[in-house]
Amino acid sequence: MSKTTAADLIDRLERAGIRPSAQRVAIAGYVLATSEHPSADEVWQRVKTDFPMVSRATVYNTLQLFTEHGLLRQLVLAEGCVVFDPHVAPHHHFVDDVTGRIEDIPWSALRVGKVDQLEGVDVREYMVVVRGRRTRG
Amino acid sequence: MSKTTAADLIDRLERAGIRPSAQRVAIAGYVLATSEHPSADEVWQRVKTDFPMVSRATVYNTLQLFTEHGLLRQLVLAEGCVVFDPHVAPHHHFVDDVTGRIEDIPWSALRVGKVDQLEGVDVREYMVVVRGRRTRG
DNA sequence: TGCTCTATTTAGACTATGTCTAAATATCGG
DNA sequence: CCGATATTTAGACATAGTCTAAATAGAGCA
Ligand SMILES: [Mn+2]
Ligand SMILES: [Mn+2]
Ligand SMILES: [Zn+2]
Ligand SMILES: [Zn+2]
Repeated sequence: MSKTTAADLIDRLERAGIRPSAQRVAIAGYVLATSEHPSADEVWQRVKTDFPMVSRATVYNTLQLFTEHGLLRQLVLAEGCVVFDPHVAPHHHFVDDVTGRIEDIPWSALRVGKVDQLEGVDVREYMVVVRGRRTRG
Repeated sequence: MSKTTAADLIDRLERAGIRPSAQRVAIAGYVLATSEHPSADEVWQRVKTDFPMVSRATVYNTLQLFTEHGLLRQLVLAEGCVVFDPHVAPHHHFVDDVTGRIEDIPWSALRVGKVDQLEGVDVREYMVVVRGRRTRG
C-alpha cells in the first residue's frame, strides 16, 4: 500500500536532475502513476483539477522534459492521427527516426508468437512497429 | 511495367462498389498506388497538383469511403499524436476498438522473432500493437 | 536580508489539421 | 428533359500542438 507522497515525487524528480517546482510535482503526481496512457491535453485537464492555474504550455513543456529525462515515453498510438496505406494485407511497419518515413515490413519477415494466448481479448489485428534508423542498404 | 491507367482505376472503384467520379479517380490514382503512407492532408496537397479545385472535404470523405470499402487501411502511426506512458521498460500494447483505451501487455506475454535479421535498419525499439475488443475477464 | 541573474510559468496568439454544414453541382432513372 | 439523388464545394468551426514575450519565482551572492 505504498502511496506516492509529495516527498517521494520530489525525490524522484531530483534524482532525474529535474528541479521540483510545484507545477512539476503536480504533473508528476498524475502522469508518473497513471496506467491510462493520456495525451498531453488529458494530462492538462487532469492536473488542472488539483492545480487550476497551471498553463497548457507548462504541461506540454514538462511532459517533454520528463520524456527527455527518461521518466516517460511517448507512444504514437492516439486515435485521430492516421496515415493511409493501400497495402491492406497484414504486414508490419518500420518508422525511421530521422525522416519519419513509414515503410512496410513483409508479414513473413518477422515472427510473432503467443498472440492467441492473450487473455480477455478478441484480437482483430496486430502488427509489429519497429523504430530506428536506416543504415546502408 | 504495368502502369495504372484511368480505366484500371475506374474498374477497381466500380468493383469495390464506388462510383468513379473524376475526383475519386484522381485521389485513387495517387493513394492506391503510393508506398508513402500519407496523411489525409498530404493526399490533399498531392492530388491538388493534378486537380487544383478538389476540396479538402472531398479528399477526407473519399479516403474514409475507400477505407470502408477495403481499398485502404488507416494506421495510427503519424508523428504528432502521442500519448505518454510512465512505464518506460519495453512492453507491448493493446488498443481497445470500442473504448480506445490503451493497455499494457507485458514484454514476456508475446514473442517476437527475426527482428535482428531485418536488413538495412538499426533498430532502436519495437513493440507489438494489438487491436481488438475486450471480452470477459 | 536585499539584489541580481536565471529558471520557470503564464496568457494568449498562432498554426495545422480534422470535422461539419448548407449550398451548388453533377449524375441518374424515367 | 425533369425531378430525385449523389457528390462536391467553400468556408466555418473545433481541437490540439507550438511559439512568444512578459511576468513570476527561486537560487546565489553581497
Ligand atoms: Mn503502463
Ligand atoms: Mn505499403
Ligand atoms: Zn504499410
Ligand atoms: Zn504502456
